[in-house]
Amino acid sequence: MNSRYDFAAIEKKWRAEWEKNPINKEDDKKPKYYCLDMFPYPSGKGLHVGHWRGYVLSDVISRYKVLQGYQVLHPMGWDAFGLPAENYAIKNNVHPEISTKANIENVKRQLHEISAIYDWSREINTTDKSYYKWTQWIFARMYEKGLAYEKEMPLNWCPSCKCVLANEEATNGVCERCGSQVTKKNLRQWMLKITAYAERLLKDLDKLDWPEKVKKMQSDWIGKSYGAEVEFKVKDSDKVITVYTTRPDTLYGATFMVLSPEHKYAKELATNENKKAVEDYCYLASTKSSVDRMSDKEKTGVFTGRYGINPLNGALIPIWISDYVLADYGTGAIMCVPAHDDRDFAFAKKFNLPIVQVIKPEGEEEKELTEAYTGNGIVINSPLFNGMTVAEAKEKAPHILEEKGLGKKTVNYKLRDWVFSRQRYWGEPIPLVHCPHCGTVVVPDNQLPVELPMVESYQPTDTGESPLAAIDSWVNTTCPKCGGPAKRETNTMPQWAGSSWYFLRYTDPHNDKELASKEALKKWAPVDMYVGGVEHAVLHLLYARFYTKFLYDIGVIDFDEPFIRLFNQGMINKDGSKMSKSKGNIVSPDELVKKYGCDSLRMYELFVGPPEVDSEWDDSGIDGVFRYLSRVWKFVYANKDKNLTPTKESEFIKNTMITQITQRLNALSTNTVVSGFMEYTTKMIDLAKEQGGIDKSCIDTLLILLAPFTPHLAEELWSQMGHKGSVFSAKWPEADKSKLVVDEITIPLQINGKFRENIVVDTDCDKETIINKAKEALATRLEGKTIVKEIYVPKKIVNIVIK
RNA sequence: GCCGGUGUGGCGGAAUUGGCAGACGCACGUGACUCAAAAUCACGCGGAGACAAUCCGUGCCGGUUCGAGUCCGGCCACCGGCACCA
Repeated sequence: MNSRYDFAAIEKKWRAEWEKNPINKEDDKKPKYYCLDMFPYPSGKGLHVGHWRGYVLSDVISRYKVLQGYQVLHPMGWDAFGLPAENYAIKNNVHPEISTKANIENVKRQLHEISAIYDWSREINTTDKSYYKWTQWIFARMYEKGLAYEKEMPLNWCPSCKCVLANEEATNGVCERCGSQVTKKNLRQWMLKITAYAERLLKDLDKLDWPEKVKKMQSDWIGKSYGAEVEFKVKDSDKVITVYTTRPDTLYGATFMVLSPEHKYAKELATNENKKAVEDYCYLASTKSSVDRMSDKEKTGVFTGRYGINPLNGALIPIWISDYVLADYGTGAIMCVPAHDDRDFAFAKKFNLPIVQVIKPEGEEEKELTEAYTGNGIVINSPLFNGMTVAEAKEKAPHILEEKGLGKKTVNYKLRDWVFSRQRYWGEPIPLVHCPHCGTVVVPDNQLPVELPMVESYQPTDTGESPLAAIDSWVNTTCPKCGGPAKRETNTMPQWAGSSWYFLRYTDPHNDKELASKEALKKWAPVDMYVGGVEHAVLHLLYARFYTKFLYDIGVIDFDEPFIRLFNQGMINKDGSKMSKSKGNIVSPDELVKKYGCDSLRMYELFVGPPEVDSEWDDSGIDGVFRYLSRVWKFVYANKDKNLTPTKESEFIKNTMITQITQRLNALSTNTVVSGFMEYTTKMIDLAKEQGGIDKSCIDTLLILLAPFTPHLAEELWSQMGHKGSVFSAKWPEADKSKLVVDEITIPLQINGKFRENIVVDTDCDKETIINKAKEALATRLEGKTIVKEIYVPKKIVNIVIK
């Protein structure tokens, strides 16, 4: 090694050394820290500099924690089931198991370039039999507890993936995976009762140190609302229609009712002369795709010929059918108050239905409405609620209804149960058997895993049947209960199944008796810091929370939230847009590592912008970081043997550097950490020039602080400084506050709030002296003016107000 | 439509509780070294101005304050989430 910064040689040397002597050893005397990346899907496309960002950040955090004296769990693995592998397999006639294996090798090689302190002995792969055995085991427990059930209903169907989708995968009516428009298909599918956990999933968000944005997305998705169920009798019928409303305060304003086309009474209720029209309408609605149904803002509907009775005033109100009412929310039927709801207003206008105003804005006269009034105000035209504010009436109405036996207070959630089965090959088989005698039978634990058969053809079908259904030798089995002939469940699990609990498996990845031992879980879990993209806000993160709560309830784990802290790193864009192969704007880390070294790229990834914000990639920006590291190298090389005694100046620089870097790193403001390094290093270089050298402790401190960011450089220079062990066996420095005290401070002077000049004063100087000094300094500017006010903010600023 | 976020030089971005706007870096310019170039080092780098004093300047308009990028009110633009959930 010489005075040139030969990153290639340094990085090769230390990578080999760390391989032999890992810097992060388990040591139960130390407190634990579990720092986790969202594990990747092993795509054939490999990694770009955007992927590096999160991995570098989590590695910096992990190494920082090592230096702070923690034993750190920082694992890596593969979320390897899923459609891309399967589609690739179909297209290229390569079995997904083979292409997945090849992709993993490639991505793993790329990950090694980051030099993260992953513990590869804990590597997991969701497609390993020894792993998905436990994915199936969890499903079996859910089935036993009644949380997994089969149901036939209209489901989101992706015609391109030939597969059903969960609600979370079909937002905006578009397939989350491929972007195709989702249609509805009536199918019998396996569901998980995530709605049973709606309240806890909502409430426990409070416990989490997560970005507010993600918590908000989850709570909106769960969508809790408070309201009432109200019963409406039907004239000339014994039927009672229950509606759900969040506005019981407007009950007197209900002038019609609407049932969804799928409502159980929709067709029955129609009078003879309306029957045909109602049936036609319901049929038409059933053929519409969810996209059409959502995007059709123009209201449609049909009258049943029947009337409901308003329970409070006995008014007869017509009952209509319309597809703007959703069958699977609330009761599938609503009371309509056109005066105070936009949708009801539009419907009333279109079909010429009466509008009765029951709320008026406070202090205004009642006047004809040209649009629905949805704001606050005073209740009118409502004998039981007149004069109340909206809030009061909302609160009291449900109680009044309850007393009269007309309804009850209730809550509703937007969250729906999770459609859990998929009609594809490359996923975990659902461990159930259908027996003609015993019905559905769960596969006993000692027969798990139910292995995915190795077959050559697994084309998806249009029928809603899994390709596994065509494999007779696999489908036909014996019933675990009665031993008679039976058939296997042929659907597989969604990709989210394996990722909903993988963070538990890392604690004890080779256990074949349990998904992880109690001791291992106790030692490491839950995850202290979870780093990944925001795109999983209502998918993976919601599912993982649900699984965790379930496993907590059945006593497998003793915590009920998986990720204490979540950090969403921003995307890295190139030329203003997300990197993608089709746009041809992918920046590969491989050449950058070759040209500048791993350390430079690591540091630049963190310097490019605030880590939580999307940033634009600029290739030439990395030059600045590389120059900086070369400067560090030269500086340390030039001064390592001088060994001066510490001076007041050097102590001040060193201790402010420790304070600043630590503070910024704790705030995960990595871009300002890097700028801080540059600033303080320059100060040291200048001081060294001035003093003819610098003391060893300054350099040592700089190297320890740099170590999480540029581990190879720090490690090499650390050994050049004459230290025996690794820089990571050093301790993260603490600032000596007594060295931060200065004798003199610079005070900016303002006149009328405008900066004029600086003065330097003794730190303990009092107000009067400072004001006088300020006036002296500003004498020519103050000449002939009247001083109105003198402001001195201690150690901050002086402002003289003049006229 | 509803909800959230963000607007600061040519660019990425700094700026504790309101207290010197533009740290740090990129790009650019000038100089030193060199036969020359690269690398490196030094200096400059928001706009206007006789490139002096000074004035203007953090999306726009207004307010509070001795003092506003920061707080308040009203807009505008862009990005993200949800979208007939009664």
